[in-house]
Amino acid sequence: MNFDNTAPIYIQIMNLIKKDIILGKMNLGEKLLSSREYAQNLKVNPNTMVRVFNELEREGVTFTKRGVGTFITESEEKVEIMKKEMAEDIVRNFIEGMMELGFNFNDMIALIKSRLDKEAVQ
Amino acid sequence: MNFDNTAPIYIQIMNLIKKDIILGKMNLGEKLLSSREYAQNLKVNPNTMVRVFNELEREGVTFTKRGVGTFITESEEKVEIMKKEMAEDIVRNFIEGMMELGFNFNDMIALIKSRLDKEAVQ
Amino acid sequence: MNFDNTAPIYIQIMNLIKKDIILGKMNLGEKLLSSREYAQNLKVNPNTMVRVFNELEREGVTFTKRGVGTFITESEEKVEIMKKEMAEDIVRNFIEGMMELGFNFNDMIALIKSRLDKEAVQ
Amino acid sequence: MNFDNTAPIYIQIMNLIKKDIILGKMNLGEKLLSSREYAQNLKVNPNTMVRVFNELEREGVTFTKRGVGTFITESEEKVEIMKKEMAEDIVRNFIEGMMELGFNFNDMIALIKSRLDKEAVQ
DNA sequence: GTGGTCTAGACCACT
DNA sequence: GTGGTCTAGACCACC
Repeated sequence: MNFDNTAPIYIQIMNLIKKDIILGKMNLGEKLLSSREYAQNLKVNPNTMVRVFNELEREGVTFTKRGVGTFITESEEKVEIMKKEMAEDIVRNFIEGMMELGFNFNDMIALIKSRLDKEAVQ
Repeated sequence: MNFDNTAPIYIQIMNLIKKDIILGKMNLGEKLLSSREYAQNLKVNPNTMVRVFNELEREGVTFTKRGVGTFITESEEKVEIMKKEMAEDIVRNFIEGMMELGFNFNDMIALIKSRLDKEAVQ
Repeated sequence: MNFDNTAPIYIQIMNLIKKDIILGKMNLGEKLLSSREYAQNLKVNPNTMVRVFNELEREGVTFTKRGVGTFITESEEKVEIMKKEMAEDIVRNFIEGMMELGFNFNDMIALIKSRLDKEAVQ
Repeated sequence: MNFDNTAPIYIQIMNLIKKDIILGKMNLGEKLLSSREYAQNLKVNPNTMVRVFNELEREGVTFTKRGVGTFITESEEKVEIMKKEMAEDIVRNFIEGMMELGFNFNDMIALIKSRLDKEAVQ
């Protein structure tokens, strides 16, 4: 696991887990690894994982059975909403940023396309 | 002026100024307000504005005439590059984020379009 | 049965049983279900029920006949004391909390009344 | 400062601060002591205070000016809501608990009155 | 100076 | 074994 420097590690790990859920790599109601196991795997301090678990639960992404473990929400709706919100955030930031630079819809499409093409070649 | 909590204030102000230059609200070679004036207008700590000016100069966006003031670069090319770099940053972040959520090119376009339509209505 | 996260599950179950006794839903001297049966019914870890039984016995609410089972105390006085203690706890917490928020006796009565009225309507 | 054992220290400190605001001991918009100063005064680890500040901000009770300090909300409405919510919590718990023990409105009033009289004497 | 994050290690209650 | 809390001490970015 490599963490970039900009965002706090606990946020990056939260996003990792959320994306795994969204992409179906983890199933609804499934038990997560224990915080200690995650900490070992990701080479991170156990307290950092505790924080990740707390925040995920606060967001309704997971829930805790005390003394048993932490589980992914069983609500498919919640996952859908989560995906939608994460996408909307990204889209809003993108549009806002581009419009502030004076780009219009067609410019945006063109830039995305050219960037994707470039990546495809590599 | 209100600043959000996600990015450092000095970065947000830098972007403000850069966007004004890119959009032609400020002209090449034009003199900027003094950092103190900016600090007053934006209700920001003077040291924060000093940092803004330093960083802008380091990036080549502005230059200083000692005892006279700080001026916007006179290089049109520099402004073009700046615009391109800012756009590329935004585009890269967008694509990366959307792909991690499992969206493809067509999804991206659709989401941008629907968001722009929604804003147009309002 | 769902348990909230604020209090330990074993405490919540203890209170359940105590209230059943106080309200006469369970009779003095009556035999309780076995801890295993309780555990199944409440979907709770068997060890948790063992703890419930231990604590109840420690408090004198129940007693055990070895090889036979666990029984509710036969002392009516014990039940009365129990009820009184539980009520006093609740009353003390209430008064303490309300006074710390700056409410006086009349405020307390008014708030209780308004809350009861609201529930009665629903 | 003495902390009882039941609730986490950070919660107890949060409530301390909230009550000071509600009772007008601290004014709207006022700067709080720094987390380090609080930590010294309350003989608590600085990280514990950081957590207190985080949670208070999350609840909207305070806000942070980065690099400057933490301030009490300027919204009188927020304080009113906070007081109301804290009171409602206490009242709800009280009523629920008493009704589960089989007490009615008049019982509740009588018990509160007798308890207050007892305290007044002491 | 301010708050925010992270590591390290300990202790605890609950299951 | 599980998560939750707390202490201790360090480092960092920001103002």
